[in-house]
Amino acid sequence: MNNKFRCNCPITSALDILGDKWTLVIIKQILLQDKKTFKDFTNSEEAIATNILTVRMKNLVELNLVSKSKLPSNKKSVYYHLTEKGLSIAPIIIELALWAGETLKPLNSAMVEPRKMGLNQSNKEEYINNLVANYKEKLATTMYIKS
Amino acid sequence: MNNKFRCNCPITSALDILGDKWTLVIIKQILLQDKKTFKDFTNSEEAIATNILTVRMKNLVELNLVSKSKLPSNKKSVYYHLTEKGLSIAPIIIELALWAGETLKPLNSAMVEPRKMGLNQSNKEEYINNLVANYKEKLATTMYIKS
DNA sequence: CCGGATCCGTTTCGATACTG
DNA sequence: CAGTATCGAAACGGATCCGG
Repeated sequence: MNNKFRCNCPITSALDILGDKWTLVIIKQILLQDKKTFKDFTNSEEAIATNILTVRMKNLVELNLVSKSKLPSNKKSVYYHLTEKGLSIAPIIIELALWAGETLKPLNSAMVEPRKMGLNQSNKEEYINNLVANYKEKLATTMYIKS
Repeated sequence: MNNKFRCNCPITSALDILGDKWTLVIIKQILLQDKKTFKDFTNSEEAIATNILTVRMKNLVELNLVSKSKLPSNKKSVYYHLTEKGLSIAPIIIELALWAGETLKPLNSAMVEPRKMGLNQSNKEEYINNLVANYKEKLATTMYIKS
């Protein structure tokens, strides 16, 4: 485990992990858009290239933010899901959503727009708690084969 | 103004602006570490290269997240400071700090470690409010020449 | 088909030397 | 001190191929 952190600042180190073009987009897709399989991600509106996705997923699994499993119903697909550690990124995603909602107003025509999600400054704590609880609930009631 | 956003998802668009290796590090340095001048940033522990810094700062100024001024006391230095819009990124920075504090514990030996900052989950709202208020106060009492 | 690997051209990054 | 210029290194990304 070589240290690939720029320096010993925690925020900077967090950005060494999360601060690239795709990592947080992938986590957003899992958390808010119900994406699960390799194909879900490559077919998303962001259209991540397969080679990039492979590398990012590998990193996320190594960091224990995402875990890989298989669904018994569909043995050909891989089921990517967030770990507890991955779920702890939810507040960052929500703050990004709120910031975009306030600052990038002109382009708020999308599905994951805060208002359409029922998200705003005053309910964000509760929103995050529900989001995480719902995700855990969904995971707990999903049959999958750990790999 | 060409649209350089990947898609119409606000979160993804936010990441098109903030989701690179340096942008949020720079904002962190201004907000939490009192960095102001070109030299402050290149001399930081992150040691950003001068060419990269130039491009990032240009973007941040164009996006109106950062503003460039000069200090009358030191006319050779450029004084970079956050705009109102730039200050609205504070909650994202704080969530990154908290996430790193919890998830990257092994390397929490740095200055900007949440505990040393007196930051924790239960006081984060207040912490952000104080941080922003203090920054504004400092800016309001600083003599500088708008450019 | 699905998940992923490989290939390869293009873009971006980044260390350093240099300039006004 | 605040940037530019240069140039090699790394990352991105489209197309295509491959194994199960």
